[in-house]
Amino acid sequence: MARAGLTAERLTQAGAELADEVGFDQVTLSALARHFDVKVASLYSHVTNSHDLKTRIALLALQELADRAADAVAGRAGKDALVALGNVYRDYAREHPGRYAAMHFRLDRETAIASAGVRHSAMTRAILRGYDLTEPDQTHAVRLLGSVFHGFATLELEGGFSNSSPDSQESWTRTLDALDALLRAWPAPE
Amino acid sequence: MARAGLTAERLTQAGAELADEVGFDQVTLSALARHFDVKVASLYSHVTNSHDLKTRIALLALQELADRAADAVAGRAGKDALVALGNVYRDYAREHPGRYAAMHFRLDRETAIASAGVRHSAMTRAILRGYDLTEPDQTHAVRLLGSVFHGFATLELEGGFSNSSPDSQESWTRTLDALDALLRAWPAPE
DNA sequence: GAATCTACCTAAATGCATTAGGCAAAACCG
DNA sequence: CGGTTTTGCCTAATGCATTTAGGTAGATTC
Repeated sequence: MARAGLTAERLTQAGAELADEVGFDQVTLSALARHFDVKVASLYSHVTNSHDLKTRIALLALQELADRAADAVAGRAGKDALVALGNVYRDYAREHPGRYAAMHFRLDRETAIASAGVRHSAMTRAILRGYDLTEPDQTHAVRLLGSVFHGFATLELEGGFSNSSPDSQESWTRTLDALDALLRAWPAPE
Repeated sequence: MARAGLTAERLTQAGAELADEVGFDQVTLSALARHFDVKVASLYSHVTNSHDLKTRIALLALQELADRAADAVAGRAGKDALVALGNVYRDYAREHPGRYAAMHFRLDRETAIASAGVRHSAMTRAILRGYDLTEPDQTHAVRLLGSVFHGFATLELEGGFSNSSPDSQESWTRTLDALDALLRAWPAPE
């Protein structure tokens, strides 16, 4: 019989697309086998198990998003960089909800350290160079920005903002304005 | 044979506890049946299916957290209220990670509208009375606060803040300081 | 062209979700 | 209290996802 030409990479890619279509939780080896018109057991030659597949999708998403973020912040500074980075996160979540969810798949410690995840915090820290923050405050600000970006993207995807009147795009713009103002006037501890 | 005395409420309660122990995703009818030393099929007399059970756990969590939040903001205003509300969210996520995750289980429209979820945004809006925001800006601020609270709680649970040096408690305190400062000097649109 | 490798296969065990149909404990009711 | 109804829990069976063991044929190598 003809071979399907599977590789871990093709499975990961197809898994990522499937995640965007039906949700990360619904990504199953069975569904993937159907997609490639192959028996499920055959997939085990390429990935060790379902957890491994999900890990690979998570790593793919982390890297894709880190690449986009790096592109976005290159040559920008201050609010310009802040807005660019924020938009990259939000847009990625909306274009690729499955991959975005995959990024928050629990990775074991060493995998996480070797992942593109570390580039994300580095880039957030980088845009803070355009603001005047002391070292420890930079860390707090990195965490705050991460919280806002992730929180907004998640709640927006969940439809939490879809009912009430001002559309979420406007809230997003104003949120970025607010964050810029906040970083320019970062308060001292009380 | 003796009866186990199951009810939808007991199943929901036990499901919530199980969620906190092993994660919301791992809450299964099978596990619950084992817990009550009963056959799985028996549970279908009390909940219509697995989705129904998860919905009930989500509603329980939404209500518990709304009750706590209402307690916390009662008799407080301004930053005092902001800090109290933020802490309720964060503490609930840390004490009850499974229930916290359950709250973000996708509810169908009518269920969501009838849920305690609406009380949450109402309370967030309430604490903004201590700040001087115009009507549309209140909505933006509600969404920003929701994003920060949810984002911070989620990232902290995921362990995103656990590696680097300043502990997350300090970042949380500074985040609340920053939000208070931001709300007191909310920027006009650009 | 023979030998090796490996991509994909069949078969089978396990676990969760769900439905259909049965029995006996509880609850109701005269 | 005795009979009837209700219903809580059961057994049995099906479907689907995961995973492992072991086989076969197509691709690769010499």
